[in-house]
Amino acid sequence: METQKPTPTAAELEILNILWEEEPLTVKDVHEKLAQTKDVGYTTALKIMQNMTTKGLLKRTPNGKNHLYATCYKKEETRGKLLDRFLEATFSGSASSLVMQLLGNKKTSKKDLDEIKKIIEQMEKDQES
Amino acid sequence: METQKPTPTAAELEILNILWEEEPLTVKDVHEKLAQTKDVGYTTALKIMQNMTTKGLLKRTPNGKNHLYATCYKKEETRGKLLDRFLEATFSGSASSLVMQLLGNKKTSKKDLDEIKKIIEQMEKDQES
DNA sequence: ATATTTGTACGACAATCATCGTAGATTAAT
DNA sequence: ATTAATCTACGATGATTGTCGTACAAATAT
Repeated sequence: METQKPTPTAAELEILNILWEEEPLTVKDVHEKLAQTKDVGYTTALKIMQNMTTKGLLKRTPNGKNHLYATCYKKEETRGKLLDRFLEATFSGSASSLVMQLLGNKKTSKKDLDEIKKIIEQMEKDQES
Repeated sequence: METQKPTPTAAELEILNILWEEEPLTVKDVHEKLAQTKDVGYTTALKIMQNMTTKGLLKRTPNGKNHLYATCYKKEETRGKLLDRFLEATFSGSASSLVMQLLGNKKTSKKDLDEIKKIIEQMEKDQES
């Protein structure tokens, strides 16, 4: 029996994004940051973080009278997994379709374009070896 | 009151992907295609398509004893919306982060790279005007 | 010592989804 | 005209999620 790696929901991802910037944090810390952009109760944040701990998305260490929470997986790993899933579901796995949609649909800034171009050139160089 | 545009779930998207290739189709047609890659019952497919019709994702026209189903929104429009949502949730809206992850994480084929590069060059040309 | 604050645990709730069983209607076959 | 096959409608189910309310435990303040 494989222990299926958990994939976060949207609400869970918001919390992960906070923790990836700075960890470990208490529930209170996370809730305060969450509340800056979202109207959400303390116990809601707590519950989600507890669920995440049960799922294996977060780990928790006692810290005096409260707990400190930290992520179990690195940002890149999680994002990569989510991206793969999304790419498959939405673009039938075609990376170029995704990029075309990304660049065509929204007005992507020139800066973004340049950055992306640099990435691709670097990729090509790396691939030559 | 705005009529919030519906966004498909994962299962709904599978059905949309089938219909975008060829429409309109009957439930039977869709189910047969679905069953090629997934073990799913006829009534499940039917129910999902009924839900989608209620939601405004599909439209239906009587056709003899059965119905023909077709999509309400174009592929690009729906994919664009999903991509925007995903980009915001997972990469905090940073397109270049997404592309970097996309190209770095998976071994994207040289063909994909070239295609993407062409797209970008075209974008830059268009932006000059 | 009692009261207040602070944090956690637990359970309840409604909403959404994917799934299917069953029943009814319509068409086709015998 | 029965019988069988084919579709659709409807309802039920279980899982998952996001949301809180409430209760409990520990620490702090009066």
